Amino acid sequence: MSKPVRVRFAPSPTGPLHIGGVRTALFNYLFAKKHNGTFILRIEDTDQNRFVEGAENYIEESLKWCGITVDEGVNTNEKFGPYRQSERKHIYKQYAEALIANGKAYYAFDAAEDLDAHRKDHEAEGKTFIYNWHNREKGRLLNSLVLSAEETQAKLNAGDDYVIRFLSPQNETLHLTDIIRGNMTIDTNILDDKVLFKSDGLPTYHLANIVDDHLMEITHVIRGEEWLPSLALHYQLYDAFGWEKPEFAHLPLILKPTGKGKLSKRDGDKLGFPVFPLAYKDHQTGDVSLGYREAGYFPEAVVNFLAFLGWNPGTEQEIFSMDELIAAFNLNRVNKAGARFDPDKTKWFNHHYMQEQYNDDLAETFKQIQPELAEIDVNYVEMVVALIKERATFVTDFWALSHFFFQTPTDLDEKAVKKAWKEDSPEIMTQVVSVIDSVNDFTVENLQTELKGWITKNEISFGKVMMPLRLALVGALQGPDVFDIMYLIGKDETKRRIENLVNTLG
RNA sequence: GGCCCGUUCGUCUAUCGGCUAGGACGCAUGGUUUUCAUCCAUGUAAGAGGGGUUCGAUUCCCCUACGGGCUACCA
Repeated sequence: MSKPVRVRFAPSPTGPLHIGGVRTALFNYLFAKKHNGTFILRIEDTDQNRFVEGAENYIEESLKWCGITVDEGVNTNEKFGPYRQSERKHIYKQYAEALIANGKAYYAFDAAEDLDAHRKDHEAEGKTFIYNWHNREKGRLLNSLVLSAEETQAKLNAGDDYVIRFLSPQNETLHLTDIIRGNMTIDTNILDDKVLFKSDGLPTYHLANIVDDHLMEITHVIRGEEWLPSLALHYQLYDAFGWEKPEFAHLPLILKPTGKGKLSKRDGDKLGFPVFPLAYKDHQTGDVSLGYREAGYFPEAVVNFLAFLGWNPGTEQEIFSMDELIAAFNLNRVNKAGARFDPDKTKWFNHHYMQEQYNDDLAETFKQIQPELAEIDVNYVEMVVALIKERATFVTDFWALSHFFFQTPTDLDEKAVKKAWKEDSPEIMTQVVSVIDSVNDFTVENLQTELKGWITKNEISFGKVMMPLRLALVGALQGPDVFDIMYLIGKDETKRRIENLVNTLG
């Protein structure tokens, strides 16, 4: 019997979570639920300089909106808490020191400026500066490897700034395994001695991550491909502590729709589609970025298309609910190559999920975003929604598709006039008014029977009646069935609109 | 520059050595809708290049090219 699955999503609260992050969270969640496991949210706020107020809350709200529920996290089943790394500060140092004690790490006192200078010097010579065995013996670096024990202790006693670096071994070949990528080998000679513990008293990602994953009993680390180069270090850290490693899966990156590179936070505003789940206001600059929720996307659609970015079920089914995704999900079916983000496909998903929404919910939303609807009865709005939603991708499309149900059209589409309004139109339309007037029980069915009967009886072509009629009702040659429109706006308004058009066009 | 990962229609992808290379988005055409949209049908278009291995390679191996990531006291 294998251990219960425990996975974590561990974002850094440095700003809004972008959809790449949401996808990482989603894959972790799907994997956890698939295996009846636990999904943990851990906040990795060890970089004090990049901390952004409100980001953590944004992350929680985003996951909630997507339907990704957190089993353990800040204020939620804090079994292994705290879940904010800044609050776990006291934990890390002892682990870093334990590594020094067993010779796997060392103190380094080099000033940041000195290291920069070394890097520049190397660059000038066409070489790459790596802080590892290459440089240890040269005497240019200041660390407990080149200093005597007394000198080191003296510096520590004097309160000098120091970091703790991992001592990466020479001439070893590491064998790494990733669920998605298979086996890889790494030569340790090219690895640098990464900082594990910073001079500000906080651990770096590498240390905090391994310590917390171990302490929180994480069984599977599912994260973005940008972490793949760190995997060698992380392997060595687990070994240095003598801990059992979790399994690793590195997800392919999400790339820009066009151009080069991975999808970035700026692409959305530049290309006109959201890259954030929720709208986000940057309190520094005041800039507001578009969010999927505010742009009118349904969470089901966002989840569905994110799931298909880098994963597929191996069948031809493309529409998946969260539960279906959980049932079908498998890390072995995650792709290796980065996936270009396709805004068109996301719209297609949204159009699909639009059809599955309840009309009363849509009517509510429509009323909320459309000031013109404030006084309109919600039941009427619901009837309109029922007629137009199949043509809409977003609720924000509704008004353009339905304004004539609520307001008498004021603009006339010129091309439509040319096509629909002929010399005999005024006379025909005048007669149509009386036909409509004669329908007492004003239903769609009666209207159809009466009007079509009248057209047939008088041997008029349907186009000569229906086209100008539509023009009168809508102001253009578009929209739902004319009989539905007439029924909804009512007899009086229908007559008025036809008479108006006859007066206007003569 | 160094290291690592990748490479099938324009895009997302299927294919676990036998391929007339399948699906979806997009696009185009036709049908339905006496409108427009939806919807339906059809079409469009692909395994980077070069070497191997093999009876047979999109599939396995190598090289090249290209793409991506990392290369901070950031995550």
